[in-house]
Amino acid sequence: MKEITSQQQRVLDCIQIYLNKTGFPPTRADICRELGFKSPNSAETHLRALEKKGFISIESGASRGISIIGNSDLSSSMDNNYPVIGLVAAGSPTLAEENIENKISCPDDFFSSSFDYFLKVKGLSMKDAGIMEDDLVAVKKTHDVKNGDIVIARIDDEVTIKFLNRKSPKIVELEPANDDFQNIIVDLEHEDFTIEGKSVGLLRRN
Amino acid sequence: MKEITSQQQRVLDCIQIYLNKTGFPPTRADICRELGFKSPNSAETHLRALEKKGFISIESGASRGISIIGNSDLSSSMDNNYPVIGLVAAGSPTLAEENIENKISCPDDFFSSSFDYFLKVKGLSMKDAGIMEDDLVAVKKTHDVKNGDIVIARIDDEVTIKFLNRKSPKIVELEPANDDFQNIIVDLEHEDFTIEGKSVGLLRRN
DNA sequence: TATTATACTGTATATATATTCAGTATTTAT
DNA sequence: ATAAATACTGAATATATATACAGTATAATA
Repeated sequence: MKEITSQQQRVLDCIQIYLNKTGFPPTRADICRELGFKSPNSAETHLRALEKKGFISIESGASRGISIIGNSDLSSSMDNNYPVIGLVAAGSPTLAEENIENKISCPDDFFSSSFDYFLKVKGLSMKDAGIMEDDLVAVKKTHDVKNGDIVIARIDDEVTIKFLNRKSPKIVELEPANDDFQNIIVDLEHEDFTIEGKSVGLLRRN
Repeated sequence: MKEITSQQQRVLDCIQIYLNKTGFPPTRADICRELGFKSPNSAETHLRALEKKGFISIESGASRGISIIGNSDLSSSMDNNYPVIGLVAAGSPTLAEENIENKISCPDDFFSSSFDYFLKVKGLSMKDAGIMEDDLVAVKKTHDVKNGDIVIARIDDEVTIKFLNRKSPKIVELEPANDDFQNIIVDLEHEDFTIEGKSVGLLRRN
C-alpha cells in the first residue's frame, strides 16, 4: 500500500462517509458536490489514483462501482462473526466471499463443539430430524464423521445435508429424514464425493 | 414490518449477497440476472414491495440506490446469560432458582426479538414444526400473541408448547404439530389458563 | 531537462440505469 | 363478485453516470 496524499485521503473519507450515510457508494458527481470540485474529472482522477494505490477497487462501467478494500469489519467483541452460507442446489458451500449471505455474532463455545459457519437450509429433506427450511445449521468443517452423523456432503457439484451411512468402503448412503425423499447411494469409485463437515447444532430465528 | 413473500425474500437475499460480494447494491438488471427474471420490471416491482413493507429504502433517481434497513451493523451487542428452564410435565416454568438447569451466554439481539429464557423441550408434540426433544426454545415473556404463534401456555399446573388458535372469546385451542397428539381445547371459563410467552427462536446443541 | 504525478476546470458522449406504460395470469382478501 | 396484491414479460425513454478528451498549473522525480 503506497502512501496517500491529503486530497486522496479526503476523497477516501468522503466515500466511507457517503457509504455510512446512504448504504451505497457515491458517484463522481456526488464526490464533487461533497468536496467542492467543479468537474467530475476531478473525482475521476482521484479515484483512479486511489485504485492504482490499492485503496479502492472500481468496477468498470458500473455506476457507483466503488468499494473500499480492506474493510474486513473486525468487530473486536469476544464473540466471533460466523458467516451464513446459503445451501444452493448446485454449487459448493465454500467460505468464498460471494457465498456469504451475512454474519452472525455468536460466542465461540456456543455449541458442543467449535464450528466454522452456519448453513442456511433449503428444502425439507431433513424435516423429521427437526431441520426445517431456512434453519441455520452450525457446521464444523471436518472429515471425522461417523454413521448416524448429520453431514454436509458434496456429490459432484451438488451440496446436501443428510444422515451418513457408510455401507462399505466403496459405497456411502446419504439418508434424508423425510419419507418423500429417496436415499442417495454414492459410488465412491465413480462419483466425486466430499464430506464438507458435520452438523454440531442448529439455530432457528422466527 | 409486514410479512414477506418467498420471492421477495429471494430478492432481499440477493441484494445482501450482492452487497457482500461487490460492496455496492445491485441494479434491477443485476437482480434479474441473479434470479433469472427476464424483465427489469420484475425486479422493480419486488423492490417497491420490499420498500413498502419497510425492508429496504430506495433513493429515487439514483442508480443502485438500494439500502437494506435494519443493517445497523453496530456489533456492540452485549452478551447476556440466559437461563435454561426445563419443561416439566407438571409444573410452571418460572425463573425460580430451582428450575434453572444452567445458563447460556448469548448476544441480546440474537433472535428477531428480545427474549427472556430458554425452554428445554420435552416430548415430540411439536416435531412437525421442527421442535424436537431437548431443543431449547427462546421464549419471550409476553401476552401479545396471535393465532399461529408457537406459545408457551399453562393450563392449571400443566405447561405446554403448542400452536395457538383462539376459537372464540371463551375457547382457546392448542394445536400440536404431531398427528399422534390431540388438540387441546381450553374453556377459559372453567380452566385456569395463562400464556407464559411465545417462541422467538430455537437452539439445538447436538 | 524531460517526465511523471498531482490537482484541477470544462465539455462531450456513449451507455448504464431507473422508471413508466402496456399486457397477462394467479392468488388473496373484501 | 370485485378489488387488490403478487408475479411476471416486453418495450420504451428520460436521465444518471462513467469516462474520454482538451486544457492549465504546480510539485516532485530521474
